[in-house]
Amino acid sequence: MATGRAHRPATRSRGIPEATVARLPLYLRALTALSERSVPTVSSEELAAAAGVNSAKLRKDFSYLGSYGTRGVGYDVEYLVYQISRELGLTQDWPVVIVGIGNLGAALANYGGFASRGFRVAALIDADPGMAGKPVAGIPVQHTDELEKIIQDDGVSIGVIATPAGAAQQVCDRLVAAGVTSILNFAPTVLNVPEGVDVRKVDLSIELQILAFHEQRKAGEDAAGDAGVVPPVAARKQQHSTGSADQGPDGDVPAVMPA
Amino acid sequence: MATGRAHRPATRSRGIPEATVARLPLYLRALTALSERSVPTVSSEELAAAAGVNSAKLRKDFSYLGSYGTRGVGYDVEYLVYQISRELGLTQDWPVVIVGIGNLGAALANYGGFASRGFRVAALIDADPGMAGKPVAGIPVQHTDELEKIIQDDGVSIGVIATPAGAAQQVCDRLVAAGVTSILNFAPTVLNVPEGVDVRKVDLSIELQILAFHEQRKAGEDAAGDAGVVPPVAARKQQHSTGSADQGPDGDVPAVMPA
DNA sequence: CCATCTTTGTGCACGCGTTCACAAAGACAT
DNA sequence: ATGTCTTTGTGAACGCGTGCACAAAGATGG
Repeated sequence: MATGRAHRPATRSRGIPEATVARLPLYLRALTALSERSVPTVSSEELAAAAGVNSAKLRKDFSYLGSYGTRGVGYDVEYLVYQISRELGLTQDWPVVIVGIGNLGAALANYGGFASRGFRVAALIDADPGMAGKPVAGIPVQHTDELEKIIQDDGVSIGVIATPAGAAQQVCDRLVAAGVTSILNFAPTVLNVPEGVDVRKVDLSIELQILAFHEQRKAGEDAAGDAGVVPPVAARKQQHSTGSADQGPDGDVPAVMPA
Repeated sequence: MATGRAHRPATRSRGIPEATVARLPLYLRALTALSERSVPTVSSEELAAAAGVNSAKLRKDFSYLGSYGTRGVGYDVEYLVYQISRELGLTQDWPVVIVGIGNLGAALANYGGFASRGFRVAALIDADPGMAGKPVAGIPVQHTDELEKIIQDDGVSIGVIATPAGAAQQVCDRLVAAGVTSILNFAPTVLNVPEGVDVRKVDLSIELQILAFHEQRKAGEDAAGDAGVVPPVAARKQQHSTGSADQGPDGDVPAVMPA
């Protein structure tokens, strides 16, 4: 507390583990809820329970940020909300472009969680000329041709891809070339990006398959593979007709999207 | 091997690492693409590149499944597709219920990736009586009251929650009570479930915040927190008016959903 | 049948993340 | 002011996941 701002005290900025970063939003959410209920302080135990993690883990996570928190009392909610927000970069505004305004893209555009944090939808982009001008979530959809201009004019550094898998890589390349350095990918494809560009993937199909694996296991090992054991070289040929795309196994549809 | 079950060779079922399970769907997708192009075999190197992982990691992953693959040649695509599908439990049908048919729920219902794997949308459920009967993706929406009956009649064990955060826990409890043991949660809430129930979370807000963190770092440490440094105990009070829900920090909206 | 060459399968070491357990720090009561 | 009691912050041990590097396996050619 000494003089205001020993300036970025210990905050060994460099050293925040990735796993910790991934949990900070969780803590922030729990803290915001407490803040709205005007709770002044919380112990690591309470906050950990609210965030669904172990209290030791939470304390260690916070220790990477610095020594906020008072022994015997806990953490000051408001202060911690601020510190985490700052650490996550939420004290500034992040313009975001969403490419691919299908069912999912529209759902994302309507997402209320954008504004509540520092995110702002700078533009909605779709390749379909018929969509151009049509407002979604109060924002007019723009054609893909405008992509580069929008990104440069608004200084967009975060892009969301909600296109079919077949178009994802191409869109990705254009986003990166235009200056985007962080991408949230909803298309079921492995994106190839140059070093320095971060990509995070959200894939419904993968999540379901992981659940199915555990579900099968829970169903018991005894009833091992009895139902529908198809021959190794089964006949599985469908789609691939329209050929709108050239890549993508399960249908070139975005991770979550209509056919 | 003594008693029955000489089947299931070495497949030390128990021992498949979680990290490996999470990658199997990735391999499966790449393999399916190869299969559609009628490629007979692939080397670990090629497949790894297609899946975006390290070849050593891929080989180790496959080693947990057993010794499929021929030295000097590679892996038989069709055979591997089958083996992974079986391991993931995709050779059987998994009826799935989607609860909360808002923008996101509709996008999920329309998702083509469901059927392509062993997943089948058994029912769409929403709490709004006005939605009842209205078809989404060709399936009529049913009211929440039917939830238990549907789950039990169809033997549903996987549920998808796409409701606002305020309703998520309640829906979750009902799903679990009715027999669901795997949940894919799109609502921005920590779900509390009894042991034995798997929960996977998909949260747009968290992903964006993680990207923002890295983005901020890339922007350079020099310009450390200069823009909009708000006072620790800032004034942040809004919403909470309608009180439609009682929980949920950023707006009680599902992970991805309109307000 | 043997030699060579390719590619798998895996033992091993390393690093990250998690958890335990406890000393230090401070609030609070007397 | 002193003692007690609560809760943080962290050193250290452990376990999992990753990547290297290589021996074994088998295909292929002579």
